Amino acid sequence: MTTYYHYMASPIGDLLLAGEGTALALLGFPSGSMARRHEAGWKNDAAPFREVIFQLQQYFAGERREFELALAPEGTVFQQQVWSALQEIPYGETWSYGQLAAHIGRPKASRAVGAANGLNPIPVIIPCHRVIGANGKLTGFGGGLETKQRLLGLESQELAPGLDFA
Amino acid sequence: MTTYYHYMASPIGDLLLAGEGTALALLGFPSGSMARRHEAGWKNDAAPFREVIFQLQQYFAGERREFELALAPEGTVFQQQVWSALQEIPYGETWSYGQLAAHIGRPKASRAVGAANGLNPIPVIIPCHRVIGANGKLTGFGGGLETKQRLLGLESQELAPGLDFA
DNA sequence: ATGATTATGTCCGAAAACGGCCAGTTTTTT
DNA sequence: AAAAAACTGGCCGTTTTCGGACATAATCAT
Repeated sequence: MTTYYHYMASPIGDLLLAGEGTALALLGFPSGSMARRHEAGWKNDAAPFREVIFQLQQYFAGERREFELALAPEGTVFQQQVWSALQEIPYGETWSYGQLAAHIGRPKASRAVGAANGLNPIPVIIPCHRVIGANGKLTGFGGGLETKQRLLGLESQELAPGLDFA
Repeated sequence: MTTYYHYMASPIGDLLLAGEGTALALLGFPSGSMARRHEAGWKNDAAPFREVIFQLQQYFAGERREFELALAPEGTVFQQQVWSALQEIPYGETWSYGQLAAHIGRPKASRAVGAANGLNPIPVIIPCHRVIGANGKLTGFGGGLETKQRLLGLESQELAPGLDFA
């Protein structure tokens, strides 16, 4: 059960990809408060992530709105429910933590949803950035609030494949 | 990783044997206060325990003083130390919990040793019955004190392969 | 408007409880 | 008087419990 990893460049900084097969288990930001790095025993190999890299490129270029990838995030049942629900938020939309909680049948679990959200192992692809406070504030993101802002900005561009990213 | 089990008859009552390969992980008493039974998903098969059964027969017949078997008891580091030390107590001898504690380099951990002793997953073969109170009292045994007494009685017979067991 | 209250799931650390002990007193028993 | 039981405090690893912290939010009292 070897784990493979690969660091890819992206408009929001380097990204760490990792997983056991071709199913992606982790997408991390190597720097920042929630920094994730590859661990001892993992093997550096980009091959398993060929499709992941490609679809991310499309996404950042504004040419892809939905991912079609095999994902293998690890977490508790509740967390899986939350992460699964996250993927139902349409591109460009934002939900509140409470809405997401209601969506999984636990209208009062908004706080727990927030915690689970913060542990999302595959940000961007599992769009935890589309969840904001009920009052409209961003309130948090593993890769930094500015990154969250940029992702939402990207998705707000009606169609334009623009080269807006610096 | 299927677990195999087998119930064998013995002079001290039925015994439950269990393990994943040929390495024994559990020897339990099906009845009594600390009763152990096979669990759902385990497969009934005596084959893996051929040697275990044979050596136990010899032991109960008074014809074996030391076991030569592959054991795989599961526990914490401390518990492993205790169970490992137990196997250094010679046939027929008894140590106090304090002595055992001192033997693993923790002279004051006699009480913790007692707890670990009580969790020994492979009694008889890992001779926890050879540990008694500093005052000579038996103080406890998963299979019942009377069983502990009988085991010590068996081991006290100088040589005689006698048929003392009823 | 502002603040306290409560509900929610998971993780983490601290604290306490719990034994198959033991040695050193005190009480009870013969 | 001597031996056996009963109490006491300290010891130690494991397990259980409890409280707080979180990427919140709706409600009710000020």
